[in-house]
Amino acid sequence: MEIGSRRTRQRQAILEVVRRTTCHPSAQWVYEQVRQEIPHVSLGTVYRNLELMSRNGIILQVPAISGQARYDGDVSGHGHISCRACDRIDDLFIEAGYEALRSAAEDAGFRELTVLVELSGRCPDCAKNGS
Amino acid sequence: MEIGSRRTRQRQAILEVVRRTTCHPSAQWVYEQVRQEIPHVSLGTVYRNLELMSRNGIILQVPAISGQARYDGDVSGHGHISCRACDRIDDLFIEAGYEALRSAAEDAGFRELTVLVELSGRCPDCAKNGS
DNA sequence: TTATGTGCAAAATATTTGCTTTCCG
DNA sequence: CGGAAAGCAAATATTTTGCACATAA
Repeated sequence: MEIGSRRTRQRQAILEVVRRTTCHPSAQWVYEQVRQEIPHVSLGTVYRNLELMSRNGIILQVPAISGQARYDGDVSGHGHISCRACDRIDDLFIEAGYEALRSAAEDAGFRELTVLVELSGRCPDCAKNGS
Repeated sequence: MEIGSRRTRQRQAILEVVRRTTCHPSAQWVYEQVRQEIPHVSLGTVYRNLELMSRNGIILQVPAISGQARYDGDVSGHGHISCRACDRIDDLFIEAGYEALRSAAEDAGFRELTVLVELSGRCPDCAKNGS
């Protein structure tokens, strides 16, 4: 799939950073990673490319509670679970739940469905110590 | 459940605004609504109270892709289904789906979970005529 | 009375945008 | 060469915070 009309070093590096991690990075985090390889890269370039890639379906912009946009290099349908205490975001694979939702909506006459599932709570670590 | 140690007019108005709507309002939107009743209310007060209420479980802070924090006055698990063609938004009550998701996450060690489900597709009307 | 909460404004964050320069095709 | 993309900085959100004053309990 095409990102834009040109292949630049910056664009390539940004995509690789997003794909290489399993966390759901913010633009700032991606910027810091890319800067290790291309020190003079600008934050604006990172923002512009993340926005472009998510509009083109190369990556996902995922819902988050942190007040920052978060991205995901895995574009296969899945959900997320986030921790209110430490901001960690994990992928969630519960096909049974997705299917129950999807088929109920199809029974109601809806078509071409995309399912977005966002759980939030306290992750195992934060549930233990009452931080 | 208690919000804070005092019941003020502002706090009450903010909570009512969030509970009265079915959309997931941003702080700015809540501020504009509250200002119709209390013109001199400050944005800082709205932010402080929304933050307090969501930490206390009175309302939910829901994950969003907009880069703004979004809230929800309905703390029972629920979802929405929206139509990409006509922008209609319906409530979605599929307890079986929510429970499958919730119990899977609890098995993984997460606690105090809230479940947010957003489906989008083409509603029955728009699926019929290819608008 | 007094500690909590509010208003106001400034500071801190996060994101977007305008404009010039760079460089891919 | 020509236009798309990068760099840089200024402009815009968005959210948080400090402090003086107000007020519920």
